[in-house]
Amino acid sequence: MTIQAKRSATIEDVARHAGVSRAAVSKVIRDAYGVSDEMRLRVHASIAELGYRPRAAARAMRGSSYTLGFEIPSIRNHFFPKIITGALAALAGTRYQLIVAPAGLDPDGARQAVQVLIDRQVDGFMTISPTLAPEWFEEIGQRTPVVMLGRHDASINYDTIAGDDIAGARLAVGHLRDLGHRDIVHLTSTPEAEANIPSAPHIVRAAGYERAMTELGCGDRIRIVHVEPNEGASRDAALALLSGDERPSAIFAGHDELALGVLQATAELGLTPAEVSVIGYDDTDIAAYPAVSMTSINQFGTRMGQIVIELLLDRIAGRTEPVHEVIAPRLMVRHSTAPWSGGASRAHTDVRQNELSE
Amino acid sequence: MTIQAKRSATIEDVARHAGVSRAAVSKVIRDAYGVSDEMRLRVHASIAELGYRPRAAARAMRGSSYTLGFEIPSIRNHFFPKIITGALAALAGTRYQLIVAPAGLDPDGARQAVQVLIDRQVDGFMTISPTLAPEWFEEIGQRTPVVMLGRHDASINYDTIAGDDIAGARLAVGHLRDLGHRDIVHLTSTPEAEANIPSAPHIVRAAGYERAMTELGCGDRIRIVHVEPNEGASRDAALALLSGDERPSAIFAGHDELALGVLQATAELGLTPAEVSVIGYDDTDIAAYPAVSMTSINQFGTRMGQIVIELLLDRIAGRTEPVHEVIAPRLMVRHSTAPWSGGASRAHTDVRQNELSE
DNA sequence: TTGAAAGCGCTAACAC
DNA sequence: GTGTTAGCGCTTTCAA
Repeated sequence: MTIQAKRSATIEDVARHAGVSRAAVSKVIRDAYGVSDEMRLRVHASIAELGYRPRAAARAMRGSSYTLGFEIPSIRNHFFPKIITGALAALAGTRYQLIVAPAGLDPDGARQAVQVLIDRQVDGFMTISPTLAPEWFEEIGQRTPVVMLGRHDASINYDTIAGDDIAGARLAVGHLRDLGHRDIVHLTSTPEAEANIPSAPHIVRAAGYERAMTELGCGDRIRIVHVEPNEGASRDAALALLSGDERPSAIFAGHDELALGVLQATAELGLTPAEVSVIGYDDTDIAAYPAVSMTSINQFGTRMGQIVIELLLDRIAGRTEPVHEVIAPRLMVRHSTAPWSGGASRAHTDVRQNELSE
Repeated sequence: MTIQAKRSATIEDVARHAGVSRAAVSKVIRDAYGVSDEMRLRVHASIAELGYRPRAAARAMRGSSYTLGFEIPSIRNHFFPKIITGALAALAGTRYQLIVAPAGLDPDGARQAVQVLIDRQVDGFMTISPTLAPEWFEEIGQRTPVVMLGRHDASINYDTIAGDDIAGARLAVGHLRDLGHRDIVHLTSTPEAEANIPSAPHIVRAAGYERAMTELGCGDRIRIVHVEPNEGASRDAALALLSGDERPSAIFAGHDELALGVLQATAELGLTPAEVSVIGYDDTDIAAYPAVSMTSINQFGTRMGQIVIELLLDRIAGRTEPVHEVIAPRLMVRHSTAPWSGGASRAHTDVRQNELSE
């Protein structure tokens, strides 16, 4: 007999140790009906002593994996952690665990991440996938509880929860109008526009922008610019926009990352906030940070995360009628309060930033 | 026979459809040795036609789950997404998938998140857990490949990869000394200090700070302040520090989030960067953002993520000798370039920020 | 090169 | 209230 790392305990080991059957142990750990207090105690003692942990894989083969999944695109978007935080809070005290599947870098990353979760037999999952076809989720939803975040799908086999993007766009445009602006450009995300999903958040926001512009008497100034959803592309687009002939006096960006790109462009061009107003969407922590202090639309991601879990657990418990939650957004007005001015006089060596993709 | 959602295909279905045995299908999908081209083709055709996906749970029961896990504490720390990005890039093209287990909110969250991964039978995992005992990982490492990030453990059964925190602290202190500072306070994280793991990154950074201070002739000014690792606590501590009797002229924070709290305090107190210098650690995107433009230490998280995957796959392939990687950090000097000054004249309505924990 | 059969750890249905 | 047993969908010997 060779020395080997001891195999970790199975339900069989626990049963033997406690002098009961496997079924009994199974019942105890799921606190199912029909176990005497005495047996519960004995079994729990053995579990503790052996350090037994049920394997999720084995459980998944017979019933539930007690795992919920969350597919997120672009791990670097600061809005998603808010949702995860809310979800984790809602999950505390339940027997369910959360795993996150971040979409990989290739174009089909989101779909693959969803597949990862399905292949792992999660008991249900939430997804943020603005570009994937609703039909696919309708099919998946027949077998697995699904909650779609952000989109306003008229779904049947899955739930949705989204911010009211029409209202949000209206808040943004209204705020800029109040400030006296008329030439308000809307910056939005290219991939979403190309995916042709009318219920996707950025599409709805863009529609809301158009409607608000019209209602507020600027129907003739409607101008939507599409950019790849990253700060660099947004900066470039803003640079072109703001140094062009028809310079807008305000820019409403589809999300904060885009807005930050715009702010960067205004900084580079030496434009003051009085000359061009910028407003973002999502109210990420970077927007709220004092030195940035950017006006944005709060989508209440933490609350969203909590509701998502409730919806998912409901579905797991048997609900089949779809629920479509909509959360009212809120305008967060900010203004820069930096007490010191331009850094010309700062005592710093002038080392260039490196070029790595950090 | 009632109508029901069609069960998704199993290996059995594929085998029947292709007219071969289950074993044959299994070999094909793992491209194992000993299948004819003709059979491979037939099986692949059936797989495509039936839309077959192997269940990770069933595979996990017999062999590997083809899943790697990543445990991260505090999903809101902007440094971790960098690592994940690197890991995802390294994983592209392999048969492995990544799942992330975010530590829940309770005190024991990190341990639980690690357990989540083990219970799911990942083929290996990486972890960022500055406060958990090395002994625990030594035990786990005997059965599951583990890579620890950030810590400088002299481990035997798991690998480590960390930034050179001594060098990083030296860069930070050296930079501040070059700027002429002597009263340099170091802000560090309380839980890590309490956990009593000498190899934890913040502990090493603090040691590096002490050593650098001594070497640079400020041994008499060493001052370390412990704070809870969040922006609010850091702001409060900085407020106390900077309005106290012995106001330091520079603060070196253990990570960017703490540094941001300090910057907030300086802003509130109306202290200019010439009066108090602040330096962070991790070089998160918020530090690099123009309006913030905070000097920080780059740990090259993306590259770390790539190396971590390599180490993990190596271990899965059979390596047993431990590897301890150390990455040289880099000082990123920045200075604020905001072209406009204090916001007093800005045309904005004065709406208060709300109090929600968003 | 291919297939038959055992079994991974668990739960659920049923018998006692 | 408790135990027995039949699988879940795979991979892995081992024979053919």
